[in-house]
Amino acid sequence: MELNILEPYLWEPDKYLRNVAVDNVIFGYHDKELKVLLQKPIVLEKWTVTGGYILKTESIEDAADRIAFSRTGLKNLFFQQFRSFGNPERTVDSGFNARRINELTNAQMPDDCWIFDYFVSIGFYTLTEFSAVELKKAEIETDCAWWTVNDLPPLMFDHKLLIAEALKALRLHIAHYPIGYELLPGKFTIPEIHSLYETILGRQLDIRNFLRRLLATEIIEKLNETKSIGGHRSPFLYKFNKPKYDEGLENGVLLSF
Amino acid sequence: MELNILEPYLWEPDKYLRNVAVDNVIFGYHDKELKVLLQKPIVLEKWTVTGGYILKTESIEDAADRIAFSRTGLKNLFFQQFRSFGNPERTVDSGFNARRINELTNAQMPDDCWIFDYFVSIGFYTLTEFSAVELKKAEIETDCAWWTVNDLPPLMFDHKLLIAEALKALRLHIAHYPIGYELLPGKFTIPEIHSLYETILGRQLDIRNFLRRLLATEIIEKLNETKSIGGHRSPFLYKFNKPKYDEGLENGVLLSF
DNA sequence: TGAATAGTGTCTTTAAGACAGTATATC
DNA sequence: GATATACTGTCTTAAAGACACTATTCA
Repeated sequence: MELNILEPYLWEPDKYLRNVAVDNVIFGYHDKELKVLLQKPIVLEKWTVTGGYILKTESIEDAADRIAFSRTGLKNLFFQQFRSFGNPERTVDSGFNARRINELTNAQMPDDCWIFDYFVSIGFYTLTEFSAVELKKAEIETDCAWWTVNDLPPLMFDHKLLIAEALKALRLHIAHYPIGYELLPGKFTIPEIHSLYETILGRQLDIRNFLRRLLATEIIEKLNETKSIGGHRSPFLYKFNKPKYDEGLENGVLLSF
Repeated sequence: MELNILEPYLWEPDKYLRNVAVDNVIFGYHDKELKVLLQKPIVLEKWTVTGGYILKTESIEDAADRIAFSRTGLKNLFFQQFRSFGNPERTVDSGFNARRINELTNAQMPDDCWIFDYFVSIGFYTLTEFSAVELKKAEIETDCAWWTVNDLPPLMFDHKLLIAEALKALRLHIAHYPIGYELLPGKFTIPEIHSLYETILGRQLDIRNFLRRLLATEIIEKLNETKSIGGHRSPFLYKFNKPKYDEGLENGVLLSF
């Protein structure tokens, strides 16, 4: 049942900060679809964003990274803080309360035990290439799956809002900074990066105007190779110019589509 | 000494969330200057942003509002979350540790007491009209003063970074949303709002281009009155069109100067 | 009437947006 | 050579940026 999301915290509470956690909205892109990684206690019908508590020895960024790694097995993903969430009502529908615990475990916890206080969630989002991920269902009772952002299951806590805000932040980010290094193979085609942008923004982008502006940023370089895709003309391959890309991440690049 | 910043938390720790706090960078505008409200334990030379802990019964936004009110006496100020800060090193130079406490109070606190764990700060910034504020020096041992953002005193923790990030967020905000309702009197002149924008952005704005775009947003309305300022031509007074202003806050208004 | 600040308009340049026909790889 | 997708260029429109003179108040 749903308590598993708190288990490490319950086993070794002294290793973690109290009343504060990291929730990491892991976005996966693959084959023109934008998905989000969710987990679910098998016996419940509500899902959650991947999240966890913060070790006293790590930063909130370390925690976000560790949480992403624990589910995807990937390190050095691009991630970004977007907003924090905290109000006494945010966990009320979670079923996590003294009455429930006492029913389920024959414990005798008082209602005002600190563990039932609400916690503040620091929201991050992470970008990853979908097909590179081998989902880790660490706990046997937890289901873990990709869901398309336009068709989400019922979500626990305020996680529907959390995902909506993460997506909003991602779409704002993409208008001011380059994106794609973590989401595309080392060599990619124009149609591929074009689809990536269309998918993340959720709307069509005129390819001529898109390309004009993308090339103006100089973050991609044309290679002298083409990719055979069968049946018709082969597109040229491109790669990111990493120094320009990183400079764009630092100082901003206007790609306001 | 510097312990006072934690005092309410120490007196009644059960009323507050642990390991998480709100820091509220209170910006004050007055007479073409942008200032930030800082407080300081009198016996120390380092200052801090106004901050405090979160009651278990309130949201993080409530906490930010309460903190601003406790120092300025003003309610319903414009405030905005901008980023959270959390890493084990952020409080190391604060002098807040078991050895220090034991020296100062003849207590016998162990080094690993939870109260010395680092805490996560949820950063907000607040905007207020400088001259409306009567500073409240709640605790006799705390100094409280306005400092111009370009000339800050030595700051505790990572508060220098916190202020820099708040200012960055404010400048980003001003490019996409209207600002000024909380910072200008009900009736104000074009030179006044022009100066406000110049001050916040820290650079000059051509008044003709500025006005063209400001008027295009329709968030201000010309009144049939002028303000006598002595010695020369009197500027017309304007007021905000609150519905348009609020709609701009909601949906964004392009004022990218 | 002079000093000081308010207030206004045009031209140039740049970027955004709309739009369609040609090129080429593969079958 | 038929098909499917890659690739390219121009025109129109809107916004940004640069720039300077006239108007008004009051001392």
